[in-house]
Amino acid sequence: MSQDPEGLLRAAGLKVTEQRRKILTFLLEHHGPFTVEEMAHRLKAEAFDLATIYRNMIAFEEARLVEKLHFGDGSQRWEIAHQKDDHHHHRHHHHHLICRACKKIITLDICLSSAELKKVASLGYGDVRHNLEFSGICPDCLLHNR
Amino acid sequence: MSQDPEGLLRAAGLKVTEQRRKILTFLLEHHGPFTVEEMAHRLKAEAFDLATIYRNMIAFEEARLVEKLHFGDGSQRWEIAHQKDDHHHHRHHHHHLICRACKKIITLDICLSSAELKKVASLGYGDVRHNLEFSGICPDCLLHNR
DNA sequence: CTTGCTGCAAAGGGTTTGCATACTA
DNA sequence: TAGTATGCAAACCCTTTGCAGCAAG
Repeated sequence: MSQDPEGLLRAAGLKVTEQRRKILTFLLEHHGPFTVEEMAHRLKAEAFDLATIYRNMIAFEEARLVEKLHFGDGSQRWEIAHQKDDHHHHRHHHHHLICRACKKIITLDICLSSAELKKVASLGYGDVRHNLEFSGICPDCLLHNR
Repeated sequence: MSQDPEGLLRAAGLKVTEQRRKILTFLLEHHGPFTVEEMAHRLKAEAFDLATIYRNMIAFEEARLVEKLHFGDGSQRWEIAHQKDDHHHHRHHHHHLICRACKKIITLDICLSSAELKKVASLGYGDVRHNLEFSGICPDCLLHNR
């Protein structure tokens, strides 16, 4: 699948606007996940409206271009969606560990066993998803007692 | 450990008020997790202020009497904290499956393997916690196409 | 040209805070 | 009585929505 923002947008049936191209390019190049404010901040030269980013996150989610994650602090964050055939650049299924003090996020190659997932599947629910995120105090913050 | 609300409050060094006793009693008797609004609704004969419940959830969290959970819909919910020596009444470590259509929540006896948890522990983070919640469309809602 | 995207400003919902009063220890 | 907890109302996010103007196809 293409890494080309315009191609991805067109394939999703979305109009290509400068805002969408820049936002998607940012998400393709930087591993998040990011809050809307963080995206706006990192793209601040562009001064996109927060509402525009929120609306585009909804559009991108529907197009399966991004995934929304919920962390223990209640914040919503988005990152580029993982792909079955991509085992590089964090674009495979993974979870995160966020530092509750400094908010630094690292990626973990950890997930539930397929046995556990089958247990859930056996309940007859449709479109089962899971949200798994870890939080703790990172070694740096432990050291500096933050 | 006691199931007695007053004893639990005293052991936590919290003043015993009617509000705290009623809220804690409710959480001990009903498996949640519940939002603050749900608690207020189920205790509505008492007409406690939402701010009081929010403030007490913070106090109860610090006292490790309750645990806060985050579901995919952004809502905060609390339930009675699990205890190592209690394998009844949902008071052991567990996770949930929420129906995205009707919001019904069921308990799952599913968790990460200890091998996976050790991987996280090896990173040197302090006080590592995890938030794991499942969502899907329950059989009932699938059937009625909700 | 038509449809849909954007920015702005206002509204919304859930949560938190300030303050005076009421209650616990 | 001293120190907290409560209720009420206002303030506060973060997020969503309405609308007029603009841009993409």
